Amino acid sequence: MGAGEVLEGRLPEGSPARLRGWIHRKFVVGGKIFVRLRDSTGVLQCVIDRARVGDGVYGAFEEAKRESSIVVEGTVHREPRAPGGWELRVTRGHVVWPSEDFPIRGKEGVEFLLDNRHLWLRSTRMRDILKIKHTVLEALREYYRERGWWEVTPPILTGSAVEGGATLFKVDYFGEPAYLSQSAQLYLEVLIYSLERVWAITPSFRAEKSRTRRHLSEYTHFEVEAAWMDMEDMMRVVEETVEHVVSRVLEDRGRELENLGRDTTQLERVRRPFPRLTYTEAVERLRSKGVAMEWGEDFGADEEAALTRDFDRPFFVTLFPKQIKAFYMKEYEQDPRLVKGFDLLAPEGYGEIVGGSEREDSYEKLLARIREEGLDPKDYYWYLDLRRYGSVPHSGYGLGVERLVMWIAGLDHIRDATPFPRFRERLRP
RNA sequence: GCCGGGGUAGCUCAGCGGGUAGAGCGCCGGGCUGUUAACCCGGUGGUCGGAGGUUCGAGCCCUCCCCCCGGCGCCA
Repeated sequence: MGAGEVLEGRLPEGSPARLRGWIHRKFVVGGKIFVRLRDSTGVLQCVIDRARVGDGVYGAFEEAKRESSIVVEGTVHREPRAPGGWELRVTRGHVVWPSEDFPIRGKEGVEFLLDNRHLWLRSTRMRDILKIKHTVLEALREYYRERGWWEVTPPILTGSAVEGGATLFKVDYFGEPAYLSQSAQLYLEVLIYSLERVWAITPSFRAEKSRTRRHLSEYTHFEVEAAWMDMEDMMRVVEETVEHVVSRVLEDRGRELENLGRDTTQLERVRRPFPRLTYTEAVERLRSKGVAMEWGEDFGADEEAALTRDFDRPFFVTLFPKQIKAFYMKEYEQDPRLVKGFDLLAPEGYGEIVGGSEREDSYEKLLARIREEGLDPKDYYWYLDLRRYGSVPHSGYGLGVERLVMWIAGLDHIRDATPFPRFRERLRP
């Protein structure tokens, strides 16, 4: 039995109930103690009347501070004076473990709450976000499981840099330098030769000292790779995935979205097909709005924000100049200056949540690109081998789960999309 | 890394013509027969981020350092 079930009216008036939880708030007025009991399902008011429970129980609860763990038994009643319209009239109960003075009351600043993250995670807000993230992960898995894609487990410890080198976390691997993974992509590409359509959820790490509301040093990376798919095929997969996740969250987490003050009409618009424009069209569109930008530059924060204001649902930008994208993206057949990459940008200023591409499947072209980037082909021998032994057209994408959660939940900072955020020098708790 | 803002009571902040620190909340004690982030009365509480310096005197001025917040770059 949980507080949330009582608040939903699942028990008839007068039913007996036993609840376990923590004291969320407490008011002592006259001969009664109003204890707001919090558990994983919600917060329910419990009334402890000295005349009903006796001096012993009454005294124990009178002493108990916020966040003490408690067990109470009684009967549930409709009560207009209680928050949520229901309360428990306690007949028995006890304090399991008392709490010291709880340091968080709700007006604390960002730094204090981060230092006390282990306690702040008990808040209604964090609980709502954690539940939304759960549903996002569940919906992602559900989409691919139902369609027969294989879940795989790529490594986190890697022996060489995948993309750049500057943003890798270096670790000591039995005396040899190793790095924490930034992306499982290259390993997923290996695995499609075995399973054809694969996906993985792994932590990814970026050592960049980012100072923005959209970056974490450690984040949850949802990555997908499939043989025989071109860029268009993969964009359709992305569309369906995002639509599925958003509708699942609307279905299952309506109350949490409401608690967080999320405008769900924005989410209800997330329906296929998503608008798409090429990089070149995006540059022209920005220029027509007076944004100074050269073809061949990557979008900065201002450019991206200006673009997202034009759309009321997620949209794709495709076919980027080769020089601003990673070496593994496939050259566009109709224009060798371009690669077949795509980004999915969320509206309302949230920006990029997915990055994907068709991968270069020609051995010669891939080798040339690796050299152009100044990378050592020896580090990529196994990746290059894939193009020597029955190379196959294939595509994939990566999705930042925290960014998706941030957008869906309407958060103003990515740090709240994960229970233990890692960024800058913050490593504790 | 760069630009901007900030570190004063447990928390959120005020204090600046340089004269030796204040409020609200919390906490402690008391009161209140239904509270809603309760209310009323009394009390408690500070190496003013750190180290130097200027000065008769520094939270306030100067120098260096540390930490935090917002933004940029980079990206998912």
